[in-house]
Amino acid sequence: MRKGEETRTRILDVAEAAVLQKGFGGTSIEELIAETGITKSGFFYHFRDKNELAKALLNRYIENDERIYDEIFSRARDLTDDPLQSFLLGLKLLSELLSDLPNGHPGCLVAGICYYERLFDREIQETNRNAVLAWRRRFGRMLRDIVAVYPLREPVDVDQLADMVSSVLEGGIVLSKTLKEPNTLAEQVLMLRTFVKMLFLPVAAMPRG
Amino acid sequence: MRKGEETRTRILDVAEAAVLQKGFGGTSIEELIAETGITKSGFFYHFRDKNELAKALLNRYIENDERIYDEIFSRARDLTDDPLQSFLLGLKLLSELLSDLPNGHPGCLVAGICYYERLFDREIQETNRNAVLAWRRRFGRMLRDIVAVYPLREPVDVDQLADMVSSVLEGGIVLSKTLKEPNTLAEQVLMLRTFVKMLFLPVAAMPRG
DNA sequence: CCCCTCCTGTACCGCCGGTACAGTTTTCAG
DNA sequence: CTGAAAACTGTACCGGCGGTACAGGAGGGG
Repeated sequence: MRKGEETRTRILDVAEAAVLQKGFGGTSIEELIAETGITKSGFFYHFRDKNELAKALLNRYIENDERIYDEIFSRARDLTDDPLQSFLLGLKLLSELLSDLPNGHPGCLVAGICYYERLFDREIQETNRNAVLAWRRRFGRMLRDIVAVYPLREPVDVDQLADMVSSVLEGGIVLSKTLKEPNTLAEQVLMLRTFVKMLFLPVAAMPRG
Repeated sequence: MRKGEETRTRILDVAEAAVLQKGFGGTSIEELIAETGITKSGFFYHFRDKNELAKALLNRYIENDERIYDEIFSRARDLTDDPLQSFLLGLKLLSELLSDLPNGHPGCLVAGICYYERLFDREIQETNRNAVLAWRRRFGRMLRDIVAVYPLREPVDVDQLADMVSSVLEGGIVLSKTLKEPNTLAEQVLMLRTFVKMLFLPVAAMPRG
């Protein structure tokens, strides 16, 4: 019972790394069992088929993702009561966390799966959709707290702004991976931070050019 | 000679649609030849292997992509001499083009390939990298034209800002695809437009909240 | 008429996802 | 300590797929 969970976790660990490097279609079950040191029968004892592996992988990834955001933004809230400052601080902490990743961000499973949509069943696509909607709610909540205190200097939709956080993260990951420049992702997050700052704070006085 | 090119193009058309829906690993050569109405031998006459298909597909995609940006932003430049206004107009035109896509954006091959990196050889990864660098140069050039005329209201790196265009596009595609909300991508482009506008234009006077 | 391009047909290989199922070891609750 | 359930292993097999090899044919241009 306990051992089963451990093996399952090991399979998921190996699979996650492989999938983020090669995609689902490029990851064979045979290589997973070779690296895990398990037999094929053992694999199919834990997962009925590849689709169920994907399901488990995605759910675990999303949970972990949510946990990380919870930690970062709750740390930020601990450090200041102001909703804008804590959001900006959260983005700063996030960018630091991202730039500390030794080999750059390994890739986002949600994005990976959306580029394979037809390979998976509706349940997985629905899970994926809900993950993105959860991001929208999360950042939307924080932004609404800000809007309640600070005036918006341009008329923007709060949900769309919340989506922009996800956009920049997902897009930054793509750029970082493609360019093989780990820093790009962190820089993009800071750029987004500048946008949020400008949207809510008066601009520093500047000489007219 | 002529006929060969036509068949090749037909294969690439079918392949592109399939790859954007299912990813490379999820697209079989057999299904491509079935839909193209060609035999396996015929396929391998045109492409030595799947990797070469990917190469041709990516090159064609990038060329087309460049052409579209050329058209949009040259149209924008035709309509106004001001570099900022023409950039903002270009983003507007881009968002309109994106929201006019009947089934939403089909997906970006560059992003698709970056999520499969290990499956392809270095040449493809280099091509992909160069495509992203070309985006950086393209948008960077336009932004530098703006900076030459308008003061930047926040200290941001121009190349990082140029990358933000790519980030928001790539991220917006991921969100749009995952959420199955075609509009999200266009909205994200407009949100980016707002950011650029704020960076260069004085904010409209607002009552202090 | 002949050659070259552009294919078709056939046969084959090895890998992979998946199935089936019988048998064995490990674990833990009672 | 024991027995049943959990957690596997081993073996054999299937069909699809990527890829190879190679022979041959249609059709157009010089």
